[in-house]
Amino acid sequence: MQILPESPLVAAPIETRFGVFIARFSEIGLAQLSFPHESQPIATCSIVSPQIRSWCNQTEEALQNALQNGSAQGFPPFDLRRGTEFQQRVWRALQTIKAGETMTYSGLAAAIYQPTAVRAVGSACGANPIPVLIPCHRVLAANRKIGGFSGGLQWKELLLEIEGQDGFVRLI
DNA sequence: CAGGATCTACTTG
DNA sequence: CAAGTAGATCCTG
Repeated sequence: MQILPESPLVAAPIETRFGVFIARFSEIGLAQLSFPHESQPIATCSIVSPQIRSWCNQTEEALQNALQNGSAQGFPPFDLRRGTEFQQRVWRALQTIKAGETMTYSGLAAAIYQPTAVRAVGSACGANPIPVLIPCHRVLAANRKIGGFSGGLQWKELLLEIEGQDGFVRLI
């Protein structure tokens, strides 16, 4: 079930103490956030609407805070149209997990009233287009193991550590 | 149709 | 305990 207008996105680099993240905006909000990558792509367009500039500032502010103490606030609107209905439900549920708290894949499945779709929930987490701000890193496996992370487990560990959750057991 | 960021129950060192 | 196995489950491309 895709509902995609497929509009072009405006990319903006965001410098943090952990590297340069890249945020991409559509006409209705932040659509994607990627972790620092080796390659330093991006043809930066300096002429963007004040609307996007504003969202960009909010994103930067929120990201900086998230990476500093885990307390992020003042988010720009999110454009999650890329996701299927199922994925959007999961991503919405993710946003209810507060910083410093933690959840399990099965708990999340139960939260969206599909207690048996545990595995599918894991996949949906992996498809989260806005990591960090949509806290998929706060989801651990039921056995107190860390589970996986598409951006690389190091990031998940780092984020959890920043939020004071370091009691989990590493999986591998 | 195969393949995941899972889970539970069970069996073995 | 830790580690490995089997089967159940269900969204995706």
